Amino acid sequence: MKKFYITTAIPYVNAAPHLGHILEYVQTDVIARYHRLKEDDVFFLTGADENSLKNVQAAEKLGITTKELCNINTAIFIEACNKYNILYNHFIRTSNEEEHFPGVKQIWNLCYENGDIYKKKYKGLYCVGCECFYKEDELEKQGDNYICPEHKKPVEIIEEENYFFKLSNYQNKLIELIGNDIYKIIPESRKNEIISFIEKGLEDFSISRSKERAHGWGIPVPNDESQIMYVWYDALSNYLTGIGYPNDKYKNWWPADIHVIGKGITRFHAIYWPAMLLSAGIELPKNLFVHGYITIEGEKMSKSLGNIKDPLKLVDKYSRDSIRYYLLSGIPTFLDGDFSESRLIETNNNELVANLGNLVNRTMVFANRYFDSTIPEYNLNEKDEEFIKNQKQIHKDIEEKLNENKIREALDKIMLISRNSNQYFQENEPWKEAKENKKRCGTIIYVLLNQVKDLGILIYPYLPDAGDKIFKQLNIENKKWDELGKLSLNIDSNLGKAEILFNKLEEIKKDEERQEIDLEVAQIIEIKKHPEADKLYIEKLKTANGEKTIVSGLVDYYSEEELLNKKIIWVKNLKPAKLKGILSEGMLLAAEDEEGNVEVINCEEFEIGDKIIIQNLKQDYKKEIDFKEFQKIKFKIKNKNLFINEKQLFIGEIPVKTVKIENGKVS
RNA sequence: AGUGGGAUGGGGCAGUCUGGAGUGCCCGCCGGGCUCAUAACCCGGAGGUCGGUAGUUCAAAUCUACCUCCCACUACCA
Repeated sequence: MKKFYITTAIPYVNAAPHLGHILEYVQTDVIARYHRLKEDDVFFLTGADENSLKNVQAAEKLGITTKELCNINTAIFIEACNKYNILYNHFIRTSNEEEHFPGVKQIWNLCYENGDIYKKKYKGLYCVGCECFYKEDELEKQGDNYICPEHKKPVEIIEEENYFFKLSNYQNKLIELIGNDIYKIIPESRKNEIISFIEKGLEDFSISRSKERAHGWGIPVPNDESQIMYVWYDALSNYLTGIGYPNDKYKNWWPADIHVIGKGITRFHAIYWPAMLLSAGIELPKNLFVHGYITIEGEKMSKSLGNIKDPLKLVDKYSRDSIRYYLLSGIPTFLDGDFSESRLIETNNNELVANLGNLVNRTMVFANRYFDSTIPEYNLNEKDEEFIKNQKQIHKDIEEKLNENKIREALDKIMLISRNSNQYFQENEPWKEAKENKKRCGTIIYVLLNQVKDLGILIYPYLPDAGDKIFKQLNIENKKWDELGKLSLNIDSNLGKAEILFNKLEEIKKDEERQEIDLEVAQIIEIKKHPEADKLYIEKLKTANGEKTIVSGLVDYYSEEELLNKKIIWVKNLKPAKLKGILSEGMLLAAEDEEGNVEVINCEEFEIGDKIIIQNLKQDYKKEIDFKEFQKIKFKIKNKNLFINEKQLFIGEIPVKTVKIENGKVS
């Protein structure tokens, strides 16, 4: 029996899981379940990274202890795993002092003894959110401060004496190991990325911090209580401590066959981790599987449906098999992909229900009815043999793809098996043979029942619930991979009852069209130049709801005098945003033609507070429209009239008009 | 503007690493068949110079260079 050790990354637990975590769990689960079917001795490790400073900060905000926060959030991650049917062998928590700490300290000591850990004074720009140091050119400058591009917060200048790891020692060794696939990074584009990064030169990295900076949370450095280990040093070690390290039993599983991670943490896994292991004299893992990120279709969708981003709510709404299927078939295995609820429904109905579910159902119902729920005798003809041979060839393809971890490609082929079976059903017309030639009919159904059995095996890693249901209907134990393609169902044994595998889902109705943007007449009562920006004015508006401040980039087009006291169209429900330090509560509408002429749309003849509306459309203003959504709204000027999505805008019965600009856009 | 990802019959996507007749999947359209099945299934058809240009090659959707357009994150666009 071959051992197979697979891991997921361990996420920070400062917040609840999102769909990206689920993608990683599900992908890992498919690979693990596949290897279990092949009767490998599988160990699937997942867990939670609890020693991060982010956790400390999140807990402080909530006014609870870090331990309490970890307990709460880790429980949610475990619940998510259960709800999505993730069959892991162990869930490691890195704050567990008995399980995790000794192994990490052991790895530290081995690196230390090998001369790769040394003390150095370090001064640098540090982002608390990222928990890492940045170089100046990696940051945005704002006044005298440097801003973290990820967190939009000023970084801190920190100077202290830390322990460092001699990463520079391993540069050539890493290029050799990764370049020759000894430590194989998949897909290859990620491998190339990493190699070119290493070739630029590796710098030693800090692997500890002062106890104060770590708020006393984390793993103390051996023989130096004043220092806490860098969270990545400790987190990466989970792959060893999770299987018992430093106890020798870890050797039952190590080296890891596959680490599954997201693209954002490739560097840690492709460079730091193997270097640490080389230094400690521990064997390297064999494969690093890097998946992409998920985007959620349109801000609009997630807002109007509210719950779509929360995987726990999603799985209450749809079956876990439907979501698993979408994640595995609709998202490229190694690239970024998009999640959309309407496509989830479409995929469920067209592929799961109509293809796989229908095949299983029609076969079972047929056997139930015409053969009294027993498995009929068979006598294959040439065409049957050919069909079966062809299917077996596809089984081989699937196995090959799965051995290369090409999860989506394998799934496509599995659905082909089902489609072919539907075709076989259709062409052989057993419903006719049932009356004319019962023996032939029996053969057809026997072949089909075996296809159903094969599909039970094939689909099980992807959709375990569906796999279980298939075997339950066939009234047999779940079968292993080696039974694939065999006509192994026992003649005359009893079948179970046909049962629906996947429920059909209702299509989402397209939202009725409505006007979501709230436009109102307001008057500029004060105007001055933005002290820190060349192109921006700061204007005070008199509105029906009192005075508001907005910022506009009109310096190049209008003088202050020209704008003062003008009545303009104000976007009332635009999400306020800071522009160069000044909070802008909305914006005014200005038209622009192709020559670059700009005209602020003027509303002199109207009253402050008048609404600008699309006639015959329901005015259903959103609370807030963020700028991205606003940009998607298609404003247009046509023959001096203002339109949104080809629908004209009015104030009462009077159309909104420009003076100079005939045709153009509005922003 | 910077970085990343795209551009493949009407829509949505695979295929591109490892070049070999435009192959495939889901939807839509047209025509036919079937009635075992969750109005499901099956067959046939229309529809594409695989974003553009130049190159490498016996052979390019696939490799190389340049260009155009879209999307995402970022930026004195509010």
